[in-house]
Amino acid sequence: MSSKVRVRFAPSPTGGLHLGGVRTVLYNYLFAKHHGGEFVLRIEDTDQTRYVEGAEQYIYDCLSWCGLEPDESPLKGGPHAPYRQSERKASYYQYAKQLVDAGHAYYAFDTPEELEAMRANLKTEANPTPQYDAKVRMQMRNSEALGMAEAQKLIDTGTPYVVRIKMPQNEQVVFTDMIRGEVHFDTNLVDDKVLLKADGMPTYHLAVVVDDYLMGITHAFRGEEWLPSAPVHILLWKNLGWGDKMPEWAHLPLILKPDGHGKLSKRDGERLGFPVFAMNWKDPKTGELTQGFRERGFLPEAFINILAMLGWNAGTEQEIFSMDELIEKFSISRVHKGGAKFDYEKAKWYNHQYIQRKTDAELVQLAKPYITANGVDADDTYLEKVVGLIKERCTLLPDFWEQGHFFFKTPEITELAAIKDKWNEQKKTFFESWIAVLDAVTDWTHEALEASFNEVMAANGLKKGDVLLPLRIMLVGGKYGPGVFQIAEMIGKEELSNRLNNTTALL
RNA sequence: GCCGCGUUGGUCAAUCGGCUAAGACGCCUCCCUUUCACGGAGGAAUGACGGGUUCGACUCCCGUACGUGGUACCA
Repeated sequence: MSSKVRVRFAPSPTGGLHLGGVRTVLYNYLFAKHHGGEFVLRIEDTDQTRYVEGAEQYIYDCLSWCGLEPDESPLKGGPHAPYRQSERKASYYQYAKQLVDAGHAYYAFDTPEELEAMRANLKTEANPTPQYDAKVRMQMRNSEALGMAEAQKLIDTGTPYVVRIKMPQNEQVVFTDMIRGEVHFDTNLVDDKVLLKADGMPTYHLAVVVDDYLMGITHAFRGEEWLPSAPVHILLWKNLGWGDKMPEWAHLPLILKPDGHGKLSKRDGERLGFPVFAMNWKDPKTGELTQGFRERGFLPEAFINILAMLGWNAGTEQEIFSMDELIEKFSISRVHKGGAKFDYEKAKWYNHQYIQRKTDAELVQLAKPYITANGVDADDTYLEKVVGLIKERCTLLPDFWEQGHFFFKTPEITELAAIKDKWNEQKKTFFESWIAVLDAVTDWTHEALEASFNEVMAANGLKKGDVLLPLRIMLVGGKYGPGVFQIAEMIGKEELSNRLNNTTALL
């Protein structure tokens, strides 16, 4: 590892950014920063049929929210621009040609219908998905079967063609994965993947190799789903003559559904009630909106911490890591091999932890949007007190409203039943008496209010157990929230007596 | 089907041949609090299976099972 570390995240801008994608970015980023290297963002938009309006900007926004800023990107530019593969289109053909000339690839003219026919004809129970490989190569319409002269004629007459890799026979492709160690593939079982499409765009297979080479990528991290195509990429690196420049590979474990089986998908989140995307994503075609972690009320630091621990750990008992600590402690050798099921409960625990670690002033800024969204315009001093009183009850940002609304608006009494059965004249008299002496409370503090309350309570022959819950229901509406006298202090005398009067009237 | 990869409590996981197998989330009990939460103290719960190797295997090897990924002119 003599040269400077350079890694890349290369998403395809086709929709919402999945938490697994963010984790891939994160591990890339942590590895690069740990080694003082660079992190580049490259947009893999080689499939023009899958172009989605706004998806690229969305990726920038997600990375920015997460604090994972690329050193080079289509937006930021850099020494290897352009960083969008669609804009690099012209550069791929020459490498495909180079491979054909060297006998490592060939032209193929098979139409989609012909490919379909081949697969249908060869399909058997023992072989449900026939591949385009050495076994059928000579029966298809390509420069191997037809000869180069014939192929050239077809090309000259404008016949659409693709370039396919010519998988060698009876070879073993072996490489060392940073996470999994040595991985072996038998070339007889790998198919002749398309490298260059009929529209002149490269497929992922060609593009990733060419661009990683051109951009000087030293370490390539990607999801485990790419492992089966690794032999194609490795052969490409060798056959293009770049074998000594090939990056080290690391195939990251998958993030799986919490229940059942398989990769975690957007649908699982909808089904189980948690976000899967980093931020809200609205599909411009269907108009469908999918909620993200950010809009659900997660803090980016928490989100990052959650993802970091999903497949990696420091080997210590530490659970909470800042980005700087992650950068310092991250090492690929401590990344797990096996997939991890996503646990939303633990994710919420992390967010709660991060909320508790914020100062009240910081929390005011974070909570404010959720307060104002409910038509409340409170000043920061008041908000800061509220936030301090309720924060330990808040797991997600919207909880600041759920847990604190009664500090701003007269609550609806939803749990009147909890006091109605035991309500009596004695209690009624007590509350009326307390309201009457409120004016005498000159020192408007929760201590003074409590003292006054206790005094009147004793005078009426009542105990705390008799009247504390009723008081809470009157002030809050339900059986939750911080100390009742704290609330009474905050809302002030007028509002306090109003709430007491209003509720007793209902009993 | 074939190929790759994986497999420690319900979940995330430590362990890199000596284990009475950490810790966290969640769950349960109790304490604190006459609310909810926080906090505190406890508790239940784990090495897929079968063979080896070894004085000794959760750790190494081989099978089997199971899971998962791939098998597109998508990434």
